[in-house]
Amino acid sequence: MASKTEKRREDLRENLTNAAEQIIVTHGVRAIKARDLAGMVGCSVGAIYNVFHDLNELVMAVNGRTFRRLGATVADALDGSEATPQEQLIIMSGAYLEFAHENTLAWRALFDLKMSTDMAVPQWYLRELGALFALIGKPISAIFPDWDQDQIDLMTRALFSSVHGIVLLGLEKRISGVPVDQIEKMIAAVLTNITTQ
Amino acid sequence: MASKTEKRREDLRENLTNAAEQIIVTHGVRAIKARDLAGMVGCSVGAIYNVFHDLNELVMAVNGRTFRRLGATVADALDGSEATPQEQLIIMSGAYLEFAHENTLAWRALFDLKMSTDMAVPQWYLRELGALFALIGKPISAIFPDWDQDQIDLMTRALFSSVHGIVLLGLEKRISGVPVDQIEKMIAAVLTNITTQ
DNA sequence: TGTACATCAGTGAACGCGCGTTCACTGATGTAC
DNA sequence: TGTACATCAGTGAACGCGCGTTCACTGATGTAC
Repeated sequence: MASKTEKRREDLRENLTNAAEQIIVTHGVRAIKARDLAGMVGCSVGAIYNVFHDLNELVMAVNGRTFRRLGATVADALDGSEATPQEQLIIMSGAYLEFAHENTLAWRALFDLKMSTDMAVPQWYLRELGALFALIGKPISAIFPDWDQDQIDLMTRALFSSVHGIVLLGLEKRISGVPVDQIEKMIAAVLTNITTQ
Repeated sequence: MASKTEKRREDLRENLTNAAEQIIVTHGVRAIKARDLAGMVGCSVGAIYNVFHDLNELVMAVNGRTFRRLGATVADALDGSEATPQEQLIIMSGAYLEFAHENTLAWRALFDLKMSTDMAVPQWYLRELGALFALIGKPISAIFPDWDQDQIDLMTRALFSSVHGIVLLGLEKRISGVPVDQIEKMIAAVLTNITTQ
């Protein structure tokens, strides 16, 4: 029957997810509090548990959005461009860096320990990650046409991890604090050197 | 005057640091609890605060040890070997990977968010990191003799971050769960390609 | 060396706080007739 | 359409727990004479 009640539920879910996203974006995942959320959307604390099993599920809803935005950003960066495979990798990495830079806290939430320590990563998480890897894998197999799938997979992970590592430590102001354009240079240098046979 | 009292204090510091290290190694930083520590070393909870300002300071003491062990491991790996600069980088990375693999939780504690979010990273931390970078910088300047210091510094950070990223995601079982020898291959592939002009 | 006093390490119960989650209750929405 | 009843969303005070840190107290160690 959906209607009214059902709609209210969905609106609440939506509002809570928006509120949670806003908190994550501005203050990080750790700043998510039931009472704040309730205050923000104008519902009671208990109501949250009517539409989400617990706060972690709510955080995961936000992470899902973030992941989709990230995937879209990286995919869009390539769109329509006639770049060489090498250039494609650099473009995607640039998009990744930019996304991480513009959405640092939301991006960090994706890799937050609580999620990755407590329990199994949900299916859609891995699927989303797989989609990202597939995007990277294409130019790689163009660059190394005689490699088999295993080699390509390995290199895909390696490149993703490398870029991720550079972005991660680069954006960690307290430890290194490298300006973004320098991070970009590092990535380009690493990728160019790796992919130039 | 030092003597007796002073010695007791130092013993307690030592014992507490050992206990904390043991907890971190087996259960991770987040598992550090004042009551557990007191139980382990056979002192009262309050006594901890007599020799450490707070638990964070104690964790930092353990992190200091870990950092020194890590530095020594990486330095030792090179010791006496007549490897080419390229090989040296791969050897150091291998040592880094092995250390991270054998001491995953202690190694993770080094990069734990609480430390890096709450406040400034202490001086010795940066000094220790600088020493590690210096170790990496040497073979790099041998490989790229015509580069200036800035370029070398940049590449040093880039390589360290890359390797760190590969190790990080590789060891994150819940996300990727790559066998260690595969991680090693990734690192070697990346480094070889980067450093082969 | 012995005694009196002062210091400060050591104690652990209690404070205080944060916060996720529950639960008995209420009132609006939906259903049956 | 109107009435009676059932359901379940919504409420928010209270529960419960974990845990870092404190603090009034005690007793051992060190000092002065």
